[in-house]
Amino acid sequence: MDDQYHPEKIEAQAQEWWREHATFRALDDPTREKFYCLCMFPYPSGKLHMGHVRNYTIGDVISRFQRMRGRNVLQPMGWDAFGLPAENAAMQNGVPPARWTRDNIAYMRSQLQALGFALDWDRELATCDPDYYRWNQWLFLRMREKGIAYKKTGVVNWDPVDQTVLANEQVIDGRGWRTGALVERREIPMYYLNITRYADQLTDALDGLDEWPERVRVMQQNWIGRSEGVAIRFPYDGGAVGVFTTRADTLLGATWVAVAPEHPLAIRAAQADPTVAAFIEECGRGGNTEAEIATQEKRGVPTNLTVEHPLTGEALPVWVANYVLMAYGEGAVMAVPAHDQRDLEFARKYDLPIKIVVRARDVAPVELTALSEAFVTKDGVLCNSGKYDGLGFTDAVASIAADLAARGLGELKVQYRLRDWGISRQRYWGCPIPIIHCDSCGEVPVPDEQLPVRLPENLVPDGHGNPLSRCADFVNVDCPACGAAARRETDTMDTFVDSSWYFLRFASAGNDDAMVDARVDYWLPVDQYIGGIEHAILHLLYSRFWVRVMRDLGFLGFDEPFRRLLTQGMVLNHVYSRREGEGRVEYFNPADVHGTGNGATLRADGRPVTWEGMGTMSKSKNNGVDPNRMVDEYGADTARLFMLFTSPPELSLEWSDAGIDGATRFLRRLWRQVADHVAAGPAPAVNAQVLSDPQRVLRRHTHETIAKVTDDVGRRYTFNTAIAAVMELINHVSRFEDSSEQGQAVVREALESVVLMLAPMVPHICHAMWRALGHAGTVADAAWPAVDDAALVRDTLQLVIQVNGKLRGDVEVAKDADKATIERLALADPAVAKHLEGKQVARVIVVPGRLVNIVTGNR
RNA sequence: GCCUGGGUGGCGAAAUUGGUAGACGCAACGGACUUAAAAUCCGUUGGCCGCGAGGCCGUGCCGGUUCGAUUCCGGCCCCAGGCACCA
Repeated sequence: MDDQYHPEKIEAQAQEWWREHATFRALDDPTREKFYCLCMFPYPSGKLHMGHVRNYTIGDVISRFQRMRGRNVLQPMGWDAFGLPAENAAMQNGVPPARWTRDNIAYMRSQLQALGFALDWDRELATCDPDYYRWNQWLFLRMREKGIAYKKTGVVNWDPVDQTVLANEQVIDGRGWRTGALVERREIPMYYLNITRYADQLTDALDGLDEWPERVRVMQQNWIGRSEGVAIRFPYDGGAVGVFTTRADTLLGATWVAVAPEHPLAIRAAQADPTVAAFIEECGRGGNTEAEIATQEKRGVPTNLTVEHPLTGEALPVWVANYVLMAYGEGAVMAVPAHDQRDLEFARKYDLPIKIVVRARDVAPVELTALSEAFVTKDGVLCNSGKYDGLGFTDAVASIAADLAARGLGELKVQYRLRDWGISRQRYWGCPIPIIHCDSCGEVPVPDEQLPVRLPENLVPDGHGNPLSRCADFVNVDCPACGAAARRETDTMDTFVDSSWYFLRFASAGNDDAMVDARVDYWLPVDQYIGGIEHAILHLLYSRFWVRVMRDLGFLGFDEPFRRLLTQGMVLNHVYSRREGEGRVEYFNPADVHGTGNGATLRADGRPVTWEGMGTMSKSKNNGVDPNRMVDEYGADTARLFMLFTSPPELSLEWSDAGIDGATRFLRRLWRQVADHVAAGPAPAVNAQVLSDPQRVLRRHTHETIAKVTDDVGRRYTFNTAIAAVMELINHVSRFEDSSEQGQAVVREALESVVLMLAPMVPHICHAMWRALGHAGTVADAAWPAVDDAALVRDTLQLVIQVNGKLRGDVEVAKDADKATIERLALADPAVAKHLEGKQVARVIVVPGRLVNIVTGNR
């Protein structure tokens, strides 16, 4: 064993050993207990960044730990390879997205391999491979047969200059990112997946996901947004406006009805009234996201239309309002200004009537003039509501709903915030939707035997529309039904489709005859899924939905894809940009910027850049930090150790490499200790019966550390505290001087335990040290160390003494001392006695094993 | 705007079930070794007061519950993630 630590040498050797022995190839062996550990696969954006290193290091620690615990571990890797950045890169460099993507995959694969992750590369997949996406197409057709996939219109961002559909990310302040043109909302036909059919299941099953973070379950629950209320229809000549409300008790306080700009009544009103038409057109410009709609100024215009109040028959005016979403419910709301803050503000702004119909119990109704805030509580009683006066919320809703039902104008209803999943994208670099449009047969599915519909890989997008629609070889096709000339669908699928089931395919790798096979029954569900918190809702919800659909189609025998979930915190870095005219933004990597924060300048031209604060490392914000420099300078083990040690996995992390020296210093120190110990010759086995006190103390530290690290790595996933505990143990070992046989024996036990405990985190150095300590094979195959409970025994405990909650002393007591003894010892402590002078002891609180608190006072 | 997290020394953090705030590191400072540097080793290190013993203050801000609050409750501020076409 070298007495110096040379990471580049031992890392190459360890990786070579694992490759030669195919150590991490997962065998489908149903006789063994399996563990499927999966990290969210990366988008091949070019280079790894620190967020990837963090994610895959965490997954690797868990995989290697479970392996040492005896599980048959599968840890695969793949590429989320379709998507927008490849098209942007193509426009910039004139390279087809396919080539750019595959080059990136090759480079990033080599980066992952250099980090020594225990991956089964035999099962690698990329979603842009026809062997993969053919099954997207195949399942889409099965969903279409069941009505789960269907067609309706949806709204997109339209850039009128480039004549193209923009992603939300490409709309900056309501303008196209390349053209600066004001973006328009456009309605076009799209395919949808009927996820709302599963809304109740998806929300109910969250309770069973008890190994998911609470916050993710809450977020999903709020996203699905189940609410119980009443569907109410406000009739007008020739129809009725449907609204949904959770506050049917306030129905008698409704003073107008507001509809979304896209609502049929709004369009009807616009035909007669140019003011309404102008307002609708204005609402149709600019950004389309919920955030933009929710933060814009609430505005509206009156129409000359009225609807009838369903109970009183009173005529209520219809307004068109920019805050009503066509996508939620039926695109209309009843306005009750006295009991809804937003409606109240709208009423004040446009001088609309306000009617109080709920008052606090035992209090007279508030005067209108005194109504500064809407009275929104459900804990009141009705007033000004005729026969309903005096009823509480629950009775009022039941009674009003019954009366509405009797008139055919409403009924109790469960409403979800969740909307169906639109999967059509008017983009080239994605999975083609397998549909053919025929003038005589209409919409015809591509026959299964013609799958996959291959995406041509040689096109280069130019920002004007979808290049697929200009590709005659792709578009022109014979109708499978009648044989006449027909056109292929040129929309591709949302990339979330690709990522909704890739975890199944790893378990069916290489099967060209079926999407999934029996191996899925063995490996799935995923035992541990690890990925960024940014996927808490969409990706995880879509995957849960997809698995349920495949289950109902008879292809899977389980409900939930991911048993245990770890949501890693984001790795953040500064974001610097320049606005280049309206809408256009360029981002600069912090490495190319001089200074930090406000006042930073671009190195290249010395001109100022705008600091946008901290943001997630990403391609789109150009603020990633490439791990290569760190790996080249310090080695993979140091990079991994630093990443794990610097913070617990769920916390977000503002990137800084301060502290990397501590990680590498620790590994050097550990290496030297092992080398010194090995050089001193063989040590005998520990004989617990003959140990001296210091030997017994070191051995107790060793086993306390094993217990702590096993819990931290196996249950808590707090790798930072596990590493700290190992560092403490190493500090004890280095202070321990005892060259006797048993002295060397307890040191050897400590060092071997440390090597085993660190093996999942810094696998290369541990592989080398394990072999130097005289073991054959690789430490990756060794068993995780066991705690010897006998070594943990202590005879005495240290208790802290407080007086009135302030620390005043401590006392050592026998581990089984009773309360009276502890109390007597505590009161006898001189430092404590000083603080009790002239005071009376009112209470003494003894917390076993922890502290004594003496409370003084009168009596 | 809405949903979800987070805020503790100069910095990353720890305190696992309401029980010693700052473990373990980084940085800094002092010392040893060295011709020197690097590397390594030893020590100090939340703030204020004190020669010292020791005392007081301190976990974003304001308030509350408790013998005891970083931890629980109410209100607020800031940062981050998500808001359905970035992935």
